[in-house]
Amino acid sequence: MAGLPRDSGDARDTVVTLARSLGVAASTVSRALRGDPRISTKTRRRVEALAAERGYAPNVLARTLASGHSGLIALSLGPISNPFYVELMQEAVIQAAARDLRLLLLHAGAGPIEDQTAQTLLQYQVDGCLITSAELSSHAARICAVHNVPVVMVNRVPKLHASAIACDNFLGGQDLARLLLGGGHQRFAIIRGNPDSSTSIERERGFAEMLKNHGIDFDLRINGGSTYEGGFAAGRMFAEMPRDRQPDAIFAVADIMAMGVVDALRIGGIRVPDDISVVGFDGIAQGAWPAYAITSVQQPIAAMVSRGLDLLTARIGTSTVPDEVVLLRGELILRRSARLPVRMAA
Amino acid sequence: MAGLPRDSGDARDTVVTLARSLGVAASTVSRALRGDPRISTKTRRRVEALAAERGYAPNVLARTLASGHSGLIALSLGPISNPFYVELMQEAVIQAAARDLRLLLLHAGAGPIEDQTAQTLLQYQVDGCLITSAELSSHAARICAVHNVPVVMVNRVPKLHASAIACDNFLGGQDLARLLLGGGHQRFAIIRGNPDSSTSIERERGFAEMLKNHGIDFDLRINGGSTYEGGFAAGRMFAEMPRDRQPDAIFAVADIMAMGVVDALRIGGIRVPDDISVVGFDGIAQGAWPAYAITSVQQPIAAMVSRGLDLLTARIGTSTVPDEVVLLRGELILRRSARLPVRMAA
DNA sequence: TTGAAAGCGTTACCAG
DNA sequence: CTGGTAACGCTTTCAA
Repeated sequence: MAGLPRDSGDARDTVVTLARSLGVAASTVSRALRGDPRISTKTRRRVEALAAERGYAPNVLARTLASGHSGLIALSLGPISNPFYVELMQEAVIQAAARDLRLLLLHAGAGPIEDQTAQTLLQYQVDGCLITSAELSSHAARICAVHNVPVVMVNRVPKLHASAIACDNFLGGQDLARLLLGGGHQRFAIIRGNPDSSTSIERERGFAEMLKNHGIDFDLRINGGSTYEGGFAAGRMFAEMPRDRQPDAIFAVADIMAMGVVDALRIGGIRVPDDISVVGFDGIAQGAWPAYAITSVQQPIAAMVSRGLDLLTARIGTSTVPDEVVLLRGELILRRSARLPVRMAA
Repeated sequence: MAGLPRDSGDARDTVVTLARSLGVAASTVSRALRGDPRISTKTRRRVEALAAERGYAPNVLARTLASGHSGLIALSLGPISNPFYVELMQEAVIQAAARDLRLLLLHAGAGPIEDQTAQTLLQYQVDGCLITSAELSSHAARICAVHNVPVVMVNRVPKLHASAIACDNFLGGQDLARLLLGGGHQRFAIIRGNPDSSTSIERERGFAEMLKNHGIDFDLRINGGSTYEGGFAAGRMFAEMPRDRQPDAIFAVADIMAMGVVDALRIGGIRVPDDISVVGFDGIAQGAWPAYAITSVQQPIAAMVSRGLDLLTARIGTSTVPDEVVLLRGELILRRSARLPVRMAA
């Protein structure tokens, strides 16, 4: 006999026990419970009533075995020292539940997804993968491709076989540059995140291009690793520069770095934004703290998750839908960390 | 025929296909793969070799159906605006993977676990629940109790049928009070988190009791809701008090609130720690940021998760192990937000 | 040491 | 509209 002798009193209901109690077939119960239109209203009512009364919960694992769909989405989170990913996760939990999908938390952190973890994708028959930031290892990507598991990257444009949803980082970078130009700034610096990530690259590109359009070049480009500490180190470097070579506007490509920059500048005796303006990107909640008040581009997190799940569900069970990359426009949030023009342009 | 016509080329291996290729029985493959000692070394080698070559991954869901164990742990996170829970989650992901357990992310946020979500526990046959902070709804708790699913609460002493692992909040509160007394402080205030949570209550109790032992009473007790904003509001209130009624030491029972307090005090023109000392609890990474440098009690997160998983695994599959509450000692972290005695006592 | 077969709970197909 | 039955992939008991 298979099956562990779970606790004795624990006689859990199944479609079979329900069917017996009602004097119908198991298949009828199964159909009734999932609203198959062929079942008579009367029968369905009876089945639903008994199921509710007994607190019946279908065994999803058995269902998966028979149907091929687990309702499981693998979630892989980027470095969660960046609150942006935490907000993304929170939103994903809420929206996945609303769509009757469950999240299998595969990975959280800066590192790559380990090959061993990738096995889990197969073992648990996940219907799809939601990846934030960390690139899938090529091993994991191959597994997904071979087994036809759709992959959606959030906040990252994919190199591999995958769909993606992201904020339009290029436009956002442009918006920030335009804002700073309007504020009369002249000497610019940028603090990159991970210099390989599409996110960081695009933001920088938009920013630099807009400046270039106005005849401005700059070469102060530092890598900050998308961490507070990285931003802080960069800020300290700027604070220690001779006054005449200091930038008067700094773009940190992630709010969390911008916060580090602000702290370092202030500790160095530099006023923000009076001496130097600082702008960030992401729109994390902490950026609004009064000690920072970071001017930023707010990523549309709810919409990103929603569209991301759309992309995913559209590809579950078929291999005919081609990969797709969706860019959503972020919103400029004006706060106190950046000087504004005396007369704000529209 | 059951099963969706997954993609055609996608002929995924099973124990049966492996068995056929080797000319042995499926049961032999199954046994070999799990190291059943009855299988000859030679046969096992052959099986393992082929499995590796074909990239075979067992279908855990089918295994669950047969064995009763899913390897799935339901994870329910507290309000993640508090980075403490994020650190806890990160640690849980790492340690669960190391034990070959997977985390099903059920809930994240301040609210209670919804009844609908509780159904998921059953549907996915989770082996156990790891709950941080948010109390399980009584409905969910009943489900776990009836179906013999062990529950471990982290950072929270349970009211219901559950085991628990937490920092010794009472002792931590005492430690902080002792430190502040040593620093010569005389007028105290406390900012509570959620006033119903055991965590907040115990920290307050330890703090107040130690002061009482030194003949000191205080009645400045504010609810801060365990958020930055709550701490900020409380801090502003203190800043606006007449100087002679202001406290000279504030204990915010969570670091995230302490950060809000510090910001509000400084904006109000009060120096920290020169005018007022502020201490927190949790030891979150952000508390170490140079702008805050919060003196705090560091919770032993890794140990908490590790022991928490111990408690859980010990109770999976049996109902004979009684519930257990484990308290771990936190570590006092001295930083710059609190004045120290001129001669620091040991 | 290995094989055969039953069973886990569900869904899907084919009859009726 | 409903019933019966096979099948999903694995583990486990029983027999050899």
